Amino acid sequence: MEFEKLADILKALADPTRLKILSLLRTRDCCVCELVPIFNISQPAISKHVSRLKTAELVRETRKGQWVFYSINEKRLDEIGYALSNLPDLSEELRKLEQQGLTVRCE
Amino acid sequence: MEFEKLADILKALADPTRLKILSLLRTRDCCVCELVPIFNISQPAISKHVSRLKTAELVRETRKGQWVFYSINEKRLDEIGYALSNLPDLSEELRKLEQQGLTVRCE
DNA sequence: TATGTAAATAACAATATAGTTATATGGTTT
DNA sequence: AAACCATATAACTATATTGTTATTTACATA
Repeated sequence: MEFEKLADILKALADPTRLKILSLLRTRDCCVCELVPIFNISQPAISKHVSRLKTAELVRETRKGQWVFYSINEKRLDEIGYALSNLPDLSEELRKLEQQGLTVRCE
Repeated sequence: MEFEKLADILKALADPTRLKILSLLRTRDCCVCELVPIFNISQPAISKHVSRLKTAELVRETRKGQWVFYSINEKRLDEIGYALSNLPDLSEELRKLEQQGLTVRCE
């Protein structure tokens, strides 16, 4: 996965409230009004958090009547774990650096 | 791992420059002066990025003469992958919510 | 000791993030 | 249609992030 894209998804993950939301969704799907009393923040704040998670495709939404239920996208979470342990290989970039004489040798 | 702590480490990861630095360090240890020509940013900017990674224990530093070499802490990276797929269980929290009658049923 | 190079820190500016309250939108129900 | 409830969006504020240039610190060497 590209650095920019991976960084964007990691930014969506890098917040304790959003991590906790994901954790709750692992137990079961929730709607915004269920999440609000769990956190000490307003409804719009929760709404923006889930929206951020949705943009990163970490959750999906399903409207049921007046409620919007959010569910976790476990696949996406696995993808991130995989991407972290398989970052793009940049050995070629370092080889170029060596050709330009910009590397440091100090043994 | 606690949400707060995990979020802090994810914040350290959630930047394309820092991800690329980690990726480079996977090939071999580098010092700041080697990283600078690879990125279009100043030496202090690179210095702050590696410092951020160090605080998150994603890299370690070793001084060799006038250079400071940074190496990746692969173990830490694995820890994050593990933590993401094993977020704290909050089913108890949801059970409390149900007792308070704050859950939504809509089938 | 004086000079040079590498890296870190300080002070600052621009932008992004995460919260607030007020309001709009979507769907339900009387 | 009117009232109601859940959610999203708008406008705004405070703080965090990420970069800059200038300076300091650490080490090596002429």
